[in-house]
Amino acid sequence: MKLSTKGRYGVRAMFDLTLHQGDGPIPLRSIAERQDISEHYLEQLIATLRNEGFVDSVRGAHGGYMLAKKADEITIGHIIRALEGPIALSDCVSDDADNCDKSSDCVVKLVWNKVKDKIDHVLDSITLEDIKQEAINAKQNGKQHGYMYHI
Amino acid sequence: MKLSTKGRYGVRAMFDLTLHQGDGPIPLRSIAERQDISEHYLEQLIATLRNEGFVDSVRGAHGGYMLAKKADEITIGHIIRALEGPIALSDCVSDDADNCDKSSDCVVKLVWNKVKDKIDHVLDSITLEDIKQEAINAKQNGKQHGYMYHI
DNA sequence: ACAAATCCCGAGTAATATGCTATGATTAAT
DNA sequence: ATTAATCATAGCATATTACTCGGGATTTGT
Repeated sequence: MKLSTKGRYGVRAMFDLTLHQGDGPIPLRSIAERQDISEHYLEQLIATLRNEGFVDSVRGAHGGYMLAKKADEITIGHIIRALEGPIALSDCVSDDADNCDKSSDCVVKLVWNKVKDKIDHVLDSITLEDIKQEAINAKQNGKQHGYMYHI
Repeated sequence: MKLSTKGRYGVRAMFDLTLHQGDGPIPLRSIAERQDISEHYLEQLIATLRNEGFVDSVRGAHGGYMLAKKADEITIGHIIRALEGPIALSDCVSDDADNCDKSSDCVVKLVWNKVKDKIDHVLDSITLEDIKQEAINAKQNGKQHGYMYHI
């Protein structure tokens, strides 16, 4: 059970934007360079995040992206679900209609649902602001060596 | 973030074995038929579970598989990790040596680690016995129609 | 002894998903 | 007009998934 690069790059890019909040639109290229991610690929990911309303974009020269909400209103659950789809460990738990013909009263569907809810809760308990604070703390403790932007 | 069939089939097969505890060795074929899983494929999965010490096998005619521990000692976390590998959302959290050259003090590695620990905790809080009890409850409430074996 | 049932093992393979790359259009600042 | 940027879509190499196939080893019943 691993996250694909979509979710991981997405969180990194969003965290990067968090650290540059208030600096106006941040060009994708600069994010891609700092995070060492293919620019074109990141473009596709951030397009999804834009469609989901987590980032705003400004076109044209001096354009770029910025958080569409406050950093404490965006969780890594939001980002991951947007990019990787719902946390449906089993198909029978996914949002769209049941595709398992036996699911009507399947007992263990309840189990997957419970797990899904709990994982969602874990992921939604961590906001971009939390991560930023953690970065600041690490910095104060002299624990970081310039790599704090990376995940 | 979805479980592959390995984890899902594995949990189903182990739950099937749980419901047949005490009936002696259960032939793989019967599990595969009840759960509608390819027999050869399931064979590979259960081999892993055997190597990890979660099931015992009896060879020869009238042979089969059975739980190697009590149902309340086996969690879905055990099963899923055995079949899918560690819950390492990001590579930099996996058990083997760091493969990220920047990871020494990477702040957000802490975040992935926290998430990993919490998901492990969720998965390890559900035992096969728990699922069995849930099935029994559902049955008493008249809520199941013979599909309780399926996940 | 023999046949049937069953687990054990390793290789091969089709389908799907991942992680990009490539190309071009559109928009805006200078 | 030129340049910097986002927007959109298609293509593609690689890896992973989810199996299939073919056999071999072991035990039980007759």
